Amino acid sequence: MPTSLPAATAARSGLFALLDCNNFYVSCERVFDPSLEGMPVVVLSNNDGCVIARSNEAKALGIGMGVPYFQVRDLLEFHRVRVFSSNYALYGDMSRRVMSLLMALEPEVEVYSIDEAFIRLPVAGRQQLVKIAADIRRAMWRQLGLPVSIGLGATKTLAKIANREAKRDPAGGGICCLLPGEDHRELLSKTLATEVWGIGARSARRLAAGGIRTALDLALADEDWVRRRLSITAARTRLELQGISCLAMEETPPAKQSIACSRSFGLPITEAAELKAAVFTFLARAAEKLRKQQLLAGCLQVYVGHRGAPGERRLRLTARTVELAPAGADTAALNRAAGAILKELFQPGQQYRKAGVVLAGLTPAAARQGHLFAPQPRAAEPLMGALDRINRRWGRDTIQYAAGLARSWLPRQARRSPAYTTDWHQLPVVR
DNA sequence: TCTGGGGTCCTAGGACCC
DNA sequence: TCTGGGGTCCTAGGACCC
Repeated sequence: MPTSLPAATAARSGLFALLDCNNFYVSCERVFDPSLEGMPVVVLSNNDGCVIARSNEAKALGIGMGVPYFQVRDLLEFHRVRVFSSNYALYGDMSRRVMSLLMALEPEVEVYSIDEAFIRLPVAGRQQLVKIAADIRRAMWRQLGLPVSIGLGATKTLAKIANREAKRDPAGGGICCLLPGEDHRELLSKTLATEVWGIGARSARRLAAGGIRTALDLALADEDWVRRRLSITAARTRLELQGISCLAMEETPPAKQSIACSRSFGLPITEAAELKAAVFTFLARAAEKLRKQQLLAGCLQVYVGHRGAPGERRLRLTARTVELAPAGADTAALNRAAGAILKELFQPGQQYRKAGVVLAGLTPAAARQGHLFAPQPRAAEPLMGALDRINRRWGRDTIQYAAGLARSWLPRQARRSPAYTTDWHQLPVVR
C-alpha cells in the first residue's frame, strides 16, 4: 500500500471549482420574504412528505435531511419553524438565473444540478483564485440575493470536498481552495468516506469492512482491492481524491435517455377513472418535455404504487412496459398505450398511492424511422405544436385531454409560497 | 394515518452465437 | 460414458446523486 499521495498533476489540466447555493430552496423563499431571515425555515418534498431543505437555524435544532414531516411536525411547531411546501416553479426559475449569471462571468460552466455548477479555472496563485471566487459570490448575492459557497480543487471530487469545508468553516468567507502541491491530508482525514461524492451508505459499509473510514484512507487504499470489492466508480473516486482527474467537464448536457413524471397522491385512490386521470396528466407533462427536446419515445412504462403485503411498510410498485411502434411524441397515441396498460394493471379494491410514467428508447425527432406496417404519425405534429404553444402562452393545462381532468389525486401542498417570478398574477406587490 | 421525484451508471446473469 | 469456451447483447435491479 502506498503511504503518500502522488504529486498533483493539475498543472496540465487546470482546476475545478464547485459553486453550490446554500440551503437553496430556503434561500429562494427568503429572497421574496425577508421576514424569514434569521428564522428556522424548512421546505418539504412533494406531497408535503419529508424535509428536503433546512436553514442553518433549522439544522441547529437537529432536524435531519429527509426526515418524514409527520415525525417532526410537533418539534417544528414547538420551535416556531416556518414550513413551506416545495415551489418548483420558483426554484427552477431562480436556478436558471443563477446559471445564466454564472455563465456571463465564466466561460467554462457545467450545470450539475438545480443548485450546483462546476467551473473550469486556470491554475493560478491562491490570491487570484480566491478573488475570482469572491467576485462570483458577490455577484450572486447582489444580483439575486442568494448566498453561495465555492470550493476549488484539482478534481471534481476534491472541489466537492472543498465546498463542504467552505460551508462548514465560516472563516474562509464561503470559499475553500485545495490547491495542487499543498497538503490536504488533514482535511481528507477529517472527511468520512460516506461524505465523499459517489460513496453511498453501501459502499461505505464495504469500505469500513476493509478498515477504510475516511477520505484519506480511501485515497491511500490498494487500487485492486477497491476495484474488486467495490466498483470501477469507486476506483475512479480514489484517483480523484489523489488529485488525478478522471471526471471531465460536461458543458453540453448529454442527450436524455429517459423522461419520467410521477407523483404520490394526496389521498389513496380506488377508482379506475381517477387513476387514469392521474396517469394521463403525468403523460401530458412527460410528452411535453419530450417534444420540447425534439425527441421521440420508443417505449412507454406505466407504474402504479400500492400497499404491499400486510406488515410490509414500503410501497409496492407494479409496472408494465410497451414498445411504441413507430416511435412518437403524440400525447393521444401515448394515452391509448397507457390506457391499455392501465386496464391490465388496475385491480378493483386496491388503494393506489402513487403512479408514474417513463418514456424511454428516445431518438431525435429529426432521425425519425419509417415504419413498414404502421401509418406515419406526422399528422399529429401540428396539433401537438399548437397545444404546446397555447399551454406555454396561457399556462399549463389550458388545453388538455378530458380523461385527465379528475383531480382527486392531487398531492398535498398546504404551505406553498406564490410563483413570484413566473406568473403575472403572483408577482410580489410593493406598497 | 402521514416517508419525493428525476435521473445516470454499474453489475450480474441469461440468451444467443460461432 | 462422453457434454467447450469466449464474446456480445439485453435486462433487471441496485447504488448513487441532488
